[in-house]
Amino acid sequence: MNSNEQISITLEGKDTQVDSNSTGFTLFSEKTIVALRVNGELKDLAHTVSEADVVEGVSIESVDGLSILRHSTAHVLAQAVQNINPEAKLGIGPPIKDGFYYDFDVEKPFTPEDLKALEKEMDRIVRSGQRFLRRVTNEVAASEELRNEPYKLELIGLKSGTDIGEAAAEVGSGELTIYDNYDVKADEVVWKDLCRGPHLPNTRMIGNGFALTRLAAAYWRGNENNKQLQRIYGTAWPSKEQLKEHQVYLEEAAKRDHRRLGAELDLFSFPEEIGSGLAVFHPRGGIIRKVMEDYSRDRHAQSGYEFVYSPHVTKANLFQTSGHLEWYADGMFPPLQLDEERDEEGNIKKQAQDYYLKPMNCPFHCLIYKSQARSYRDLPLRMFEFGTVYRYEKSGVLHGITRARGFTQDDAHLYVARESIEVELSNVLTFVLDLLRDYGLTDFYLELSTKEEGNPKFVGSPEIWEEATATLERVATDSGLKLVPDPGGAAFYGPKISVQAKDAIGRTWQMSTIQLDFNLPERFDLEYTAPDGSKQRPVMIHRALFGSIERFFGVLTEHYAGHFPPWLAPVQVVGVPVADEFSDYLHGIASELKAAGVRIQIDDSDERMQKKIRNHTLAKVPFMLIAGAEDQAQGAVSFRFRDGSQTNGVPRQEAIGRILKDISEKVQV
RNA sequence: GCCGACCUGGCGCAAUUGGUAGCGCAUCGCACUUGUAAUGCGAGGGUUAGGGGUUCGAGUCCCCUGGUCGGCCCCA
Repeated sequence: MNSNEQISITLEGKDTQVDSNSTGFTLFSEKTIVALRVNGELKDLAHTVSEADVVEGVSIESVDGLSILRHSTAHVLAQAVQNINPEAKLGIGPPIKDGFYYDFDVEKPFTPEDLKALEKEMDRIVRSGQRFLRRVTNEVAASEELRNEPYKLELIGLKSGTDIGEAAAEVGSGELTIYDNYDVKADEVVWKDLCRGPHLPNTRMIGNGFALTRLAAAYWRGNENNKQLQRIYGTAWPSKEQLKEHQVYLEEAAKRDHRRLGAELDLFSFPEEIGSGLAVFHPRGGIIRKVMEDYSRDRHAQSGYEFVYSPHVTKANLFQTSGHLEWYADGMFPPLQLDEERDEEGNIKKQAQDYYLKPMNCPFHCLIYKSQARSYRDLPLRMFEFGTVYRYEKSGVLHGITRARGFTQDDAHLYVARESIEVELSNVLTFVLDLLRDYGLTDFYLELSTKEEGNPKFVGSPEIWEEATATLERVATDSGLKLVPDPGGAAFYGPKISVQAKDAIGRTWQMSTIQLDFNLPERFDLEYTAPDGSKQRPVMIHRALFGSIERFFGVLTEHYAGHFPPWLAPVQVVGVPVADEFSDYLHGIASELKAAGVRIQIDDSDERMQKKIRNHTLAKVPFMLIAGAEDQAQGAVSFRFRDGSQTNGVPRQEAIGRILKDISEKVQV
């Protein structure tokens, strides 16, 4: 092609004349531009643009740029692994949030020491300045070239198929390509990988902002029937400073870990004697939980909910009726067999009965509904229960109090007439969001979980699903919050909206769920008499606000980093006398606060006051009241707050007023 | 459930190549009585998660069970 020939392209939004052989290298001189977006598609910097292309530079700091950086770092990791162990077979190695991973099939799993050696080797590769060169190939040639890489061969074979999931990073759609790592000094290709790209132009651009973080096993192509490969996780950033920042963030997250804070603040524990995933709440955790529950109860009462209670075990037939035994027996504790009787010969006289620990409360609520004939005048019927359920979670998934085997749902089931679903749903959503805000979460988005076509797990007719999904979607959209689709995420009996909340350090947690259910009313044959005398079937809305109290407790612990706002704090105020003689004075103030319901303690121990202040600071007590001669003389008291700041000489009544106000207004201090 | 790592007094940690368990905090006692993050001295507390094995000898090596952690799969 003639290099002088000019073509016109749209470069960074501007019509521009460029040489017909222009590439990203010639169009961009900034070193931060690591790839191109050509007509919306990501391309290597080496890509040659064509007439009428819309071309933008992709900065390494952008979302796409970071993914490219991480993807290239994953390649360097794989090269390092194969340099050290040529027998290692390659799985896949995509970028993920904050980093990347690469899966390998190796004889012996990696050890933490291996990681150090691998980082060193990666560093060498990065410094050697290899180029990433894209090469188009075809299935036959690639299969021959990669004959020693069984997993890559499988991916080549799958390319024509549809569902390749994360492997899309390897083969993707369109042409089949291999990336060669070309060592300039040695003038040879030192490594290669089947990959869709794009990549950084040169390994040197990876710099020193990467680190290998953890080791794990992962099923090949995410299927537990497949072989487990050894996965290495890493993180990569444009600079060492950004890597450091990320590491600091991880430390901050570790400090907030509810499992750690739960032990440090004496909130709850998981005694081995009880069994995995089963917690006990200590007094300090207990009072937080009680306050959370009490407030929730009050709000439910104000909003027209009625309180019900149900047992923790039930005969099997209830869960046969509900469908749980048919669909979710795996997630339930195995049954207790009771009441069997045998004669002298050991023959069964009376068949044993299976009793199950309940995994959900809804079937019980349906029985309450059925306990009498219902009229349209009864609807909507809103039943609320703090219902403790037990689910046999696989041992490997348990995670403190956020993923346990026994937990208490703040569960409500609303039985509504079909025509009032939409109104009721939007009321529920408003109620849920308001309440979450009161607990201190304010940043939300919604997720709409729908059924996956063709999956037999989802019961009920397609028309009903369609109607339910459409209704939920309307309500979600009307809320004005961002709505994210979650295909395949629905419960087996119906679609749901879930409220995702962002915490103080930007992590999102799934909180409340609101599910529509046309199925259970059918299974339990629920009905009500309509104004015209006809029998109608109600629709159920399942709604958990905290999800589970334990989980919500854990989330709040992490959100507040243990610094619970005064209304939730286990001990709201601690009085520290400067010397013993001022203790009585503080006790006087304390009894007034106690009378007003405040959780206050006076530290009369014989520690020095500095030590007391340290202790209560570490215990994250929101208010410390300090009193000595000066305060006593003026009828005042001195505040010390968790951040170390202080307000001295506050008149007694003013101090009391301040504390009561902060508690009742649920503010953070 | 699967893969890997780990389990030492209430908590956090130590114990050269297997040689007979130490420290800090906390607890208890005594002294000190102090104005905003650790007063001093002393005492008690562990059959090293449980069980089995190898060995003259096991916290250290091997096996089983339980639990924890990081992932995978899952999450009604």
